[in-house]
Amino acid sequence: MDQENLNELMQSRRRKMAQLRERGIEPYGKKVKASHYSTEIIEQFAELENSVVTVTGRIVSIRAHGKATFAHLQDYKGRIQVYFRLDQLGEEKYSLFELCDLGDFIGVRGPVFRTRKGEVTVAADDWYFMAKSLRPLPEKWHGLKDVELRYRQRYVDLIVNQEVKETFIKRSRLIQALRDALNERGFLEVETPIMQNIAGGALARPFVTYHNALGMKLYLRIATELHLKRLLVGGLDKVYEIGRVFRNEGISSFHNPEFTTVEIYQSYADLDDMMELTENVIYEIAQRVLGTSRITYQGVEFALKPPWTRLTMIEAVRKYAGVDFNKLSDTASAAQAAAKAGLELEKGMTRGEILNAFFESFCEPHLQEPTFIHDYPIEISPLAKRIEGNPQFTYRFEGFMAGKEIANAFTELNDPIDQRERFEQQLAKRRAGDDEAHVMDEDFINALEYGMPPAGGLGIGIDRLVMFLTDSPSIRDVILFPTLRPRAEE
RNA sequence: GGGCCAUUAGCUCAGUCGGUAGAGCACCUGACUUUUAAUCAGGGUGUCCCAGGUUCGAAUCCUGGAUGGCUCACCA
Repeated sequence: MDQENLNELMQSRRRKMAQLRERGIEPYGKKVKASHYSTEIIEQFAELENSVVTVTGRIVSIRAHGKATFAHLQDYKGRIQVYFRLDQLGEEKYSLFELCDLGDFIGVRGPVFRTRKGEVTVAADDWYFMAKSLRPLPEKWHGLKDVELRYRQRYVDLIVNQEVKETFIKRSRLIQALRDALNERGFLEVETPIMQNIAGGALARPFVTYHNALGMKLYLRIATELHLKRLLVGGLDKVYEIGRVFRNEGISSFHNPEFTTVEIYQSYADLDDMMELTENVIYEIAQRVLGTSRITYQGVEFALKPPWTRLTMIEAVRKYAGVDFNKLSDTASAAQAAAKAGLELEKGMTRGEILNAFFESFCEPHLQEPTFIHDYPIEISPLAKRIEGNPQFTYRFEGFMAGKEIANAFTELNDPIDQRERFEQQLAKRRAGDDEAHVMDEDFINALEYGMPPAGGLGIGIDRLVMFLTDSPSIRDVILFPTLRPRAEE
């Protein structure tokens, strides 16, 4: 950008930067180490009064009164007032502060006192310039509201909107608590490939990329599932991965093309173990990070305390849609019930798929309290084990809260013959035009043929969980840099 | 992808009937040694999202486009 094109506010800051240099101050100078965070000084005022401290931070307000000036510094933890006096600092150092703008980083050293109005303040004996800000910050009362700017320039959002910073700190702590909870239970954190030859483990379209040296297409993973189960074959009995997955789908307030999941696999475990793990871990991390397990999400209150409600999909559909699939034994009668309920069906849907359509349309919005829906139709669960004596259904559950899915778990299918057939069925769907159906993963079958112990597997959508635990209405409020179209440049 | 809405100063926003753009904060100049939305006096800093069109004249009306939000579809 040309100097001529800078607006007046930016020109003024550059002028001041030049004046700092003229007076021997490097505008991007050395670090200053703080002795305390802002909040520590305020909280420990009784002990710290009159003792000398050093605070560092960004200048977020200035009130100049001629020969005395007040300002607030914002650091990682909060804000604290600092006080400059001409008679204390001397002409040179006092007048130098006139070259500071809102947004600059400085350090202030001096004794702690309380002003007439009662605010804990650091009186500068000396102060240091650390970094110049060349762009004006958003306005102090209203902050930055433009959501597009907030997402595109999250750094500004974080500077001026304290609650945004707190949400992302909470997100980090929730993930840390999750990691702790799993490690304490003896799970091993692992990392599996993000770039894969075959993107499997979920029903979704992948992103495609290209490896130049190998001259081949690679897919960004849509799930971590199939690699983690290979590790169960290898004898790593309890593994999990917290990681980014990528799905080439639409964007909404509950969907971002890249999002974070935790997938957890446990040998010698089943669906019931996974339910207990889900409700216990989520309850635990909420307690640890939020100090409560009572959640209010967008005005709806619910409790995370286990045990959560358990309903089979058929029970849920009977309860909320008033349709009893136990009495609809074939596809024709199921389709008839759908027509009667005004449910639009795609061509060729089977009884299980129609059941799921009923569930999604009539039940999901009712599942505000944490609820496990279990016993899913086999057609939509190609990686889950069949229920003994009821082979059209699988040992699978999904966990819901606030009407949204946050967890998906199975007793894992470990029969390689059955798994191959399931993949074949998926391939048939793919040939029929379903580009979200699974592809065949021969190596995964190969692994199962070596033998995989009975196991339970669980996936949790971290972003959604964080949304619920931080009362965030949009997934973009819990992803630092959500996917956006690039701004058109002229 | 469809529908609806939004886009005006660095930020938050007004802008009437189509007559050529305003406020607060921020910023600049001056005063002020415990202020805190500091105060007081003065100063408007602009590609009205972009490109066409209608018109004597467009921030305003029309068409197309861009970006974002909500929503439906799809997904987690």
